[in-house]
Parts: sequence; structure tokens; C-alpha cells
Amino acid sequence: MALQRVARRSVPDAVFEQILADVVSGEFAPGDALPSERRLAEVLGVSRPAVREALQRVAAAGLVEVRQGDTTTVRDYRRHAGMDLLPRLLLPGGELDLSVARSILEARLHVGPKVAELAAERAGARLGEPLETTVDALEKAADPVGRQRQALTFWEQVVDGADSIAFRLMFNGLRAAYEPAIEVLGPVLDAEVTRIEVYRSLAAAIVRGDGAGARRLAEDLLGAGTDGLLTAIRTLEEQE
Amino acid sequence: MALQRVARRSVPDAVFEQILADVVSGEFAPGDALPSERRLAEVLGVSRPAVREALQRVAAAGLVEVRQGDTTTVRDYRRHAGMDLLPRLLLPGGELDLSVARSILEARLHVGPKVAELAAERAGARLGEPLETTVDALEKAADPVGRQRQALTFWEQVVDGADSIAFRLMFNGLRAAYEPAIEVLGPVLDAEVTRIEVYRSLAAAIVRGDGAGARRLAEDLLGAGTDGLLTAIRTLEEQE
DNA sequence: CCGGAGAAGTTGGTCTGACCACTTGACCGT
DNA sequence: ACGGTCAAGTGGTCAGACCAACTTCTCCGG
Repeated sequence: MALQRVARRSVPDAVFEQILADVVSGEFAPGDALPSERRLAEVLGVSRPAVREALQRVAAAGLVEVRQGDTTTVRDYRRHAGMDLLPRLLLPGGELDLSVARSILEARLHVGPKVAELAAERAGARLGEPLETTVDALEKAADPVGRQRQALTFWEQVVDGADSIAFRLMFNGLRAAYEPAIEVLGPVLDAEVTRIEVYRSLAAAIVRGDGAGARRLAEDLLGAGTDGLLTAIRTLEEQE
Repeated sequence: MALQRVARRSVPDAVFEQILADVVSGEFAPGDALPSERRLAEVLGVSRPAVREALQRVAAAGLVEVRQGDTTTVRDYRRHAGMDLLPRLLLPGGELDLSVARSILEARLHVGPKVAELAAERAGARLGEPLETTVDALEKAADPVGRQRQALTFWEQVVDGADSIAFRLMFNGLRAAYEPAIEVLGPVLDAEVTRIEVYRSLAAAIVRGDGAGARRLAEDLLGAGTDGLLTAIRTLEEQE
């Protein structure tokens, strides 16, 4: 097997992960009071500063509300969390959550074409060289995961060209959710990523500033991949 | 004047804010090494644990990379940050950043109609009562800011109905960016939020499961507001 | 001369224990 | 019944120490 980087989670990381999992799984329900920092430290066998660092991050993620002098209470993560929670929702405990995957693909399918359109209108020829290089690399990539990586680079450049910070950060969020699942999703989405001609056409449309064309091609590209995966998901769901 | 909640930033909060500002403003450029924790603690006049809590959050936000034994280095926030950075980009130091505002409105205009469409297809009649209540409240709201708040509630319910966690979290991100600026943007967007009939029609389309209709109405609603603000922005930019 | 082992120094990681600040709720006097 | 007081519990902050990992420089052996 391929050697993996030794996971060296720091103590606060581990605590963070655990609290997050308990909140997301509903172990700690919205409105519940979290155990006090001292109690958590005792139960988890770590120091209070470690617990505090973890809680800070949980709070920053919007999952709990801490008030000095009062207990820390759990909030509804669906109402207050940001997209940075997506990865943990997509792979809770290693298994892919299909409804989350579907939701992410929907978002991708909806946002991608718009970004391509904006890139065509705003960047145009400026993207010529980088896109060409990336498509070449995509064509040469040997394995599905490698192809996914190149495809991500492709879209990263497109998003850059769209010159919209909101879409840019949105993309970062989707990518962060997707990357940990790349080993699982790569092979499933391989059909999309081997349609080199479509990537070439899309790049060409963007370079010539053809917003409508870029949009259509992106819809084609992402739509096919999405459809394939969605039907795969449906099949899996029916098996249950 | 209206009484305001006393702002009581904790020490780590203040440190976090300051580091964030320096990174976003480019004071600390990507690739730069951050001062060591001890040095920061000394310079800022706070304890090292306080600095650490702040740095943890900065790192969790994707703005820096910390490696044990090595210096903490700044990353390109446009590449690695999530949407939780939007509020700070929109209001860096109190003043509205127009290009960021434009970008957020673009995203809203693009995502809103899709969410309305999904809500119509997936929630339908279930949203009837809550939407009606909210529209009534929107009609009764006396001031622009109050209307904005009700409009946010309206969209919150629509997003709930869309039943897509990715769009839900995306919405949370946009809302978090928008809310701090609500005092500034509320009056400017008031034209959108006083078109009660359109809200009623949109709610009706959703309730009757008319996806295409809901989408069209949402485009109309958000498009008008967006156009108004975009031209306002353009005017401001030309004044400079 | 060159390459690698090793020592020193710097950086982040973690812990202990103490004390401050705030909130709550029970208690007590009016 | 009301108002204030106080004790207990919670998060907020600090100081200082030590551990662990990386970088760099040095020095030794080939």
C-alpha cells in the first residue's frame, strides 16, 4: 500500500474534531449546554488550554455560543455554520453522505457555468496560456485522481478569471469539501474529466470572450458528470 | 439614541482581529513569516496562550499555515479562505468595499433564483404558512433595516425549503457578510424590499410548486435591487 | 574538498496552577 | 413581595515551565 503521511493531530485538533462530531451527529443537540471547560478537560484527559483552543474554533465555526459566566450552548449548525463545515458533513466518519454529495454537485452545476461566463467576459485572452497548459496536463494525467486534480486546477484558473471574490471563496469552500473525498469520487467522475475536447472548447470560448458559449459548454461538461453521479447515488439509495 | 450592546471583545478576539486585518490588508504578504508567538505576545502585550488562541483561529480560517518547529507563514487568502472572510473584506475598517459588495450581489442574484426554484420543487405547500407570516411582517415593518431583516427571514425559509445543505451553508455565508453592513445597505436596497406584491407572487409560486415561475419571480425581485445598487456603485466609483 | 552526523538555537505544542470577571440563583432583610 | 447581597460555578487571562520538531551551523571523517 502507499505510505501515508503520519497523522499528527495536535491535542486541540483532536478535541476540536470530537466536539464537532458530537455536535454534527446530534449527540449535543441545539440548545444543550456543553460541559464546562474544566469538566471537558478532565473527561478528555487534556489540559484546559487545549480544550479552550478547540472551543474557540468550534465557536468560530458558529456551532456553539459561549458567554462568559454562563455555560456554552450548542447552536443549530444548519443555521449558523459556514461552508467550512461541508467536508465534515460529506465524510462523517469516513463514509460518504449521499444527500450531502448530491447537494454539493447541484451547487457545482449551478455555479460553474456562471463562473465560466464571468471569466469569459472579464478575463478572456488573459487565461489563454494557463488554461492550455492545464488542459494538456489533464490529458496526460494517468490516473483518475490525477485527472481530478488537474480539473480542479482548471476551474481554479477559471474562477480567478471571473474576478469575483464571493464566487472565489465559494469555490474554495466547495473544493475544501471535495478534496478529502477525491479518492472516492475521482473514479466515479472520471467520465467527465476525460472529455478533453469539451475542456478545450470551453477554454477557447472563455479566451475569445464568448460568455454565452462558455456557459453552455460548462453546463454540458458539469451536467453530464453530475447526471452520472446522481443516477449512481440513486442506485445506491435504492439498494438500501 | 438606541442603546447598544456593550462591545466586550476578549483579548484573543482582539488579537485575531488585528492579525486578520494585517493579512487581508497585505501588511503581511503571502509567503511572509509571521513573528513568533512569543514575539507577538510581547509586542501586543498579552500572554502567549491568548496569541495562540487567536492564531488557531487564523489558521482555521486558512489564512496562515503553522508548522511545528518552523515559522508560521502567511497564505494567499483568496486561494485558501472560506466565505467566512467575506464580512471582513466587505467592511475593512468600517468603509464599504464596493468591489466586494458588487461581487456579493452578483452571487446573490445568481443563487437566489435557483434556491427559489428548488424550494418550489421540494417544499411547496409546506412553506405556505411561514412565508405568509413573514411577508405580512415585511409589509408591516416600519423602517428599512427592519424590512431587510424580514426579507432575510423570507429567504432563510426559502433556503430551508430548498433542502440542499450546500446552498444552505452558502446562504449562511452570504448572510453573515451582509448583516454587519445592513445599516448601510438597507436604505439603498429599500426599493427591492418594498415590492410586497412580488414577494407575495413568489411565495405563491413556491407554494404551488411552480419552479420555473418561482425562479423568474426571484430573478425579477433580486435583479431590480441588484441593478439599482450596481448603478449606485458605479456612480460612486466615478466620483473618485 | 565534500558530505553527512550532530549540536545548538528557534519555533510551535502542551501542561500546571493560579487568579480575574461575569452570570446566575439562592438567600435574607426590609 | 421586593430589592439587594453573596456564594458558587463558568468562562477569561496570565505566568512560567517543559516537550517536540525543524533549521542551521559546525565539525568530523571520508
